[in-house]
Amino acid sequence: MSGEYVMICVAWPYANGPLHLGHVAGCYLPPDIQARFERALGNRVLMVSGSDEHGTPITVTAEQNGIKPQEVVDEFHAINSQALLDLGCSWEPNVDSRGIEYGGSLFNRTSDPRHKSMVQDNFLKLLDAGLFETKTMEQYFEIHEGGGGRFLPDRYVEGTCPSCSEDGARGDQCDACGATYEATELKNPVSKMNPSAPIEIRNTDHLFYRLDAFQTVLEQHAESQQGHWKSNVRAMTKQWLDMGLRPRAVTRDLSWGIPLPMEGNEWDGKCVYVWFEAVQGYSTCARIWADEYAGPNGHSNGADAWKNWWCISEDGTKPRHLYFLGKDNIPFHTVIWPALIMGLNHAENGKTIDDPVELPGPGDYSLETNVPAMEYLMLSGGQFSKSRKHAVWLPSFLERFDPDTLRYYLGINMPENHDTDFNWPDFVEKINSELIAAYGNFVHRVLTLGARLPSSNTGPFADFDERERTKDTQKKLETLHTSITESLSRHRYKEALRFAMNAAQVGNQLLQAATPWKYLSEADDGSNPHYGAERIGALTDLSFGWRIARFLAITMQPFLPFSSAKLWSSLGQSGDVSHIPWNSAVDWDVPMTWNDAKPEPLFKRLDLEEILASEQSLADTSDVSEQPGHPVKGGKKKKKKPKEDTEMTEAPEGTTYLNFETFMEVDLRVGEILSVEEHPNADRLFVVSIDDGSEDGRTICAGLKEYYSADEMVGKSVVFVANLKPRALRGVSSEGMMLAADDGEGNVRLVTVDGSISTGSQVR
RNA sequence: AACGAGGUGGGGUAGUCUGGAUAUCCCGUCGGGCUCAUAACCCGGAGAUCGAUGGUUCAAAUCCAUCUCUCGUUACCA
Repeated sequence: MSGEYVMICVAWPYANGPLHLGHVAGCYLPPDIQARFERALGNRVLMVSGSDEHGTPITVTAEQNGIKPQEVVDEFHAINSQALLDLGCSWEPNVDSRGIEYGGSLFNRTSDPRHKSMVQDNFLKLLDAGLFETKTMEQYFEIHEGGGGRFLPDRYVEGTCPSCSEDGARGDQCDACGATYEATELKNPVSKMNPSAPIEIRNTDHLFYRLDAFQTVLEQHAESQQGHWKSNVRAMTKQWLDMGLRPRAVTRDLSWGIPLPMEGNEWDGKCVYVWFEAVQGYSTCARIWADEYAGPNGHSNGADAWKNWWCISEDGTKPRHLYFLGKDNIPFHTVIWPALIMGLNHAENGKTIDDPVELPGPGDYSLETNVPAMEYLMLSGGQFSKSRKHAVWLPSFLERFDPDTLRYYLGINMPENHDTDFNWPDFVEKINSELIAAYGNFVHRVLTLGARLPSSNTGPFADFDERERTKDTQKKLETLHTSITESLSRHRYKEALRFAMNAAQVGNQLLQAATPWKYLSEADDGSNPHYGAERIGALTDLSFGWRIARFLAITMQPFLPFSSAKLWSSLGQSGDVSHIPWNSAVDWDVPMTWNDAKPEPLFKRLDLEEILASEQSLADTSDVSEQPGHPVKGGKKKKKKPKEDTEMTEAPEGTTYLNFETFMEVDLRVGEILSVEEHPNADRLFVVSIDDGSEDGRTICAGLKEYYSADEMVGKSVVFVANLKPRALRGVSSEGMMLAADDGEGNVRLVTVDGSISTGSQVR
């Protein structure tokens, strides 16, 4: 298997914000572990990814901040690529340190002009092969002064619902009554971003990729992958294929993206749809890498070097393609991207839409070998969320912590089969009682014990290098080595790391049984006639500890590159541990070396209290504790008291006084709760009937289910807002709002009236 | 509510697709040992009717049905 071409494709992070730990666990750490492992095996690895820099959300961020989209993506591309390097992800050097023939890596970006022109070329190839069809759609158009304007995506349009006549309905769905409709049915539509601009429906032509033409061949492909795809990948792909594939739009009315390479006014202002463009980054990035690095560095195939990693060879050998991504991205990589790859093969083989599509053959671009997609990493039981500021950001994490601690924690807790949880108590415990107590401590024992032995030129251990005595331990390590290798080959990272940790345990057991320390502190007092032999035995075991430590340095390297390098040098080994062949870990004939420098612990213990006190800014766990009814396994460790929101603390300074008249516009009245019903169509709502002094009474929908039972509420005299504009909530009209106190920590109590007073009385 | 994913000792987790004998491993806990090592290490124990019920089978954590709870997305939270 040595020398195999392995293409590692990493999902392209969206350059609209910094990466957080969820991203790292889901798609950035696993491919790096894999790449490091494959290199150690001697394979030729090309790893590609980069910033996904186009699309409307980036335009919106730019507009909000009054800057250009390019400035937004420049900023986050810089931040994210640096953060990944700081995490030890091997995006540099770009040329494999074993030599250019072994590949390299490139973290590129979709705003690269070379990417743009390659995407446009591919676009034209598919177009010429008849793999696109044109459809005319009706879409809203925002007219600007001076004649220009722009098309608006549905979610940037709002207006009056055609079904219930409520205002504030969204482009294709009404929040009030739940109706869905064509955006063009919306009444009084306005642009959300620019409400004053006139808006009209215009026809717009778009191109659609004929995904349907690939249905059969994709089913074949999926069938052939059943054996090694993970269950989440199988399920997700099956769902798509079972629904039946339909043509999918590849163009958009979009200002920030790759323009269509087509003549004619009707195509002005249109861009390639992001999904179509960004996935092609996997191949364009390989070609750009070859242009920029393989050619100039003398690769035997020059600028065509990328074909080694992308094309099936004449004898039918396929390069191994591994795609690393989160679960939300699965269909793009098992359905859409393969369909595009096969479409390009089809077009380049001179075929058209009229010819049947076939699976790739010699000379064609290869399809994915495996898609080890991850589930999600949660944060203290809740999902990472940029908008709710519920996240631990990678850059700020790395400012405070050793990257290897994160790599260990996420490695041992990787969301391989289901969602897992990040929380500080668990993080601290795993680092202190596993990484440090087992691995760090074992290594430190060996090194400090060694440092106390008399050292010759060859170090303290070489004289006690007697292989026969440690045969059993060697066997155990060899078994572990096989297990680690197998697990990594099957993308079972948690398991692999666990096996590696077992090696440290074996080491600790060996030391415990050998008790070499006895022969350091106690001199031979003559009472034990076997003292000499026992001493040699114990020190022989101890010296084998050096070999175990070396085994650990090599096998931990894919997971924990920084500490492995440190350990490597502490052992007196020369060179870079990441260049050491994988199997050298169980080569018991390597001459023992030594480093005379005082041994230093590999990791520093973490203190939970200290972290919790200072990490509020990194993870505001209070967000979650405020959401009763959302407990999650493993997510309910004790949390710090919720901190005041920054915005809240600043509020007093920014207080503006309210005019009395303005206050009096709010008509507050007393009402008595007559009955409380379950809302027929909403989980969290009560439908409350109130005697407001009028004959008919009124109905109010209230989200109090979490705080009150229906019985508790009936009969209470409450204060409500009487002149709030009525609004339908999930189909039931709500005529006002009851006042309730909310302490922000999950307690909500209704405002009631002291003593009795007639319903309908005004409150002021 | 719709769709998707799950429920395995105190916490986490493997095994489930492809049924098989005492249900894996890590942490915690209890008892003992060690004292070189970062409150670290080693040995041993306790602790699970594998969410519930029913079914298929010689045999069910595993397959089927129903139920239940949870998580996610969307809805909603006046």
